[in-house]
Amino acid sequence: MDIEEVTKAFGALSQDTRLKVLSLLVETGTGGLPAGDISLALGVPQNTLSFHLSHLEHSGLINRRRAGRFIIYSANNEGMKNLLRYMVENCCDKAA
Amino acid sequence: MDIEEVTKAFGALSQDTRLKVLSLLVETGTGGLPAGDISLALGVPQNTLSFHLSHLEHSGLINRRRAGRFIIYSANNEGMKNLLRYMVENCCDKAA
DNA sequence: TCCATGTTTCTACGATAAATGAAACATGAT
DNA sequence: ATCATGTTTCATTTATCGTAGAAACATGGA
Repeated sequence: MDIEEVTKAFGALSQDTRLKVLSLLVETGTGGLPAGDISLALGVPQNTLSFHLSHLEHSGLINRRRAGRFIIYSANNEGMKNLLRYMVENCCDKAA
Repeated sequence: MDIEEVTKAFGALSQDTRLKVLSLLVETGTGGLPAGDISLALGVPQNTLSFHLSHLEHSGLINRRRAGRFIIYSANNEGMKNLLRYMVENCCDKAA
């Protein structure tokens, strides 16, 4: 994970709505949730939410798949593990 | 760590210069570095750097102490551990 | 006291991000 | 083909962030 990807991922997490989306998706698990349900759950308009979902996806923190008319979003565990790995390696005192 | 502190911390990490500052300070260890040395090491003007240092400090990721004319910055391990803890608890599939 | 050094604050401006109404697109049902 | 539903894209406005010159502040030494 290079520094550009890392800053992008942190940028994705640095906003209230997006952090809530991610928490919700992590909580929900592999099954994921359609955009509409997330919108409803968080009280964020669909178009606003769409913007944030796109942001999270481009940062590699969530995945999307289509199921009929619905687009299902779910947490991307790989992406988050990569970020955690970076933090442990670069942002923590190795001696501590 | 509440959601506001968390977004603030991620915001602090979501910028190239600040991430580099933190990496440098982590690498340097408890001894820390004066602002001028960081400025020199990263090639960032002192006033610009001062802005970012302030940002990092308010986010609880670094500490400052004065030593004579110098102001010494160092990584705040506690702050980073708190952030890591939050991530593991809220951003990772507990089942995985 | 006066000066040099290290650092921050003030100020201003260009760049980037957030929010949302309106329009468009995609899919499935009739 | 037509329509309803779920979702995104476009376009616009407003807010926030990043940068750096200039000025100010703090400390230590002569």
